[in-house]
Amino acid sequence: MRADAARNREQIVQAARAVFTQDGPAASLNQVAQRAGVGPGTLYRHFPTLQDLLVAVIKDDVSALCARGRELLTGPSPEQALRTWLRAVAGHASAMRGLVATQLAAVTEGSALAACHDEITATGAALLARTGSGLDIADLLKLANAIGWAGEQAPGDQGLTDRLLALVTLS
Amino acid sequence: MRADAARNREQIVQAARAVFTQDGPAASLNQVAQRAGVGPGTLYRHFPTLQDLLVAVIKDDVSALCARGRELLTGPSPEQALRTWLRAVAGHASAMRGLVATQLAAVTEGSALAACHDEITATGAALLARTGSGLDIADLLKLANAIGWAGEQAPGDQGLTDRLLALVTLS
DNA sequence: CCTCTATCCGGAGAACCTCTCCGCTTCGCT
DNA sequence: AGCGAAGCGGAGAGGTTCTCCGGATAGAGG
Repeated sequence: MRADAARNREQIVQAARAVFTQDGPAASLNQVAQRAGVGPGTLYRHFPTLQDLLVAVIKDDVSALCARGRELLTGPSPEQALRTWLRAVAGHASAMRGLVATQLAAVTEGSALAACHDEITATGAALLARTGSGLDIADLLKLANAIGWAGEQAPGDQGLTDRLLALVTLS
Repeated sequence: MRADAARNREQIVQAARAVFTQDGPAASLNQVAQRAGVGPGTLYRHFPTLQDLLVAVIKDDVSALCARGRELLTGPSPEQALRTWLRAVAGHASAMRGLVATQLAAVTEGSALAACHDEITATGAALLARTGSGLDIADLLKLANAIGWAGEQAPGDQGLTDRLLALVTLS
């Protein structure tokens, strides 16, 4: 990749992070391009879809989330570890005012977001296996995602995500 | 209200029901107006916001939901009644491809949707009181709403809503 | 039955949005 | 330094939401 292209790409990702954080699902890609100081054409060449751009923004966060999951694998209480990690997943899903949750809900096979999703699923499966319960990791993740989404809809209610997660059985 | 205005209003509501059912959150109010055979101005005068229009469409459904809740009050098992009703709530929230859930999540004090929400909350509170649990009805409803939303994001997965609801503790 | 006015209609248009196309610029290899 | 390929970004098509206001009309009152 040419040096100027790499520079632009990085600037777009940074602008996207700022705009997504501010506007969430209502964010405008036009605005991202403007803030990055590039034309719309440049943005869409680098990131054909909103999901591609989102993945570039959250990639590091996803890695950190999975690393945290691997750490928790070594702890003493499998169920507590799973619960802690699901809390982290919900927190991640509610990032950027729920944008992640809404996009994650519409993930399509083979997309860049699907790769992130698969990585998370694998981590969760390992944590779940240790508990010996018969639950489905895909369902648990969908529920955590939905709870993160709900938590972000009421920004004033700080503890909502935790309270809703407390209603979930893990056994 | 003049007769022609009432006629137009009714046609807009019917058109909205059709468009919402087909397109969900991606529905265009323009399309609603076109389908109803009126201009955009007419639509916005009758229903200043999307929520106003949505309320007109779902009002009967909300009443039915609350009536069902009152029926369930007379049953033998309080907890089972609450669970059954929450299932109905989730089903209602997922109507129109999740449009209801997304709007319900953004309900603001004093709006028309808030009235619907209050009616549902009152019904739920009665059902919850019988169980003697210390849970919060507002939280339970938010969770049911989120689960309905999640269920609608994966239209191919028929039983998802039920499976996620099964993960919720009511005691 | 006719007239008149308050009410209502609905198209034009402003200001956004997403996404594409393509002529021009610029990088960096030779 | 020259040149080919890569990349840029504005113009623009077609969509959206929402407003404004000149003209049509329902239906009450004479």
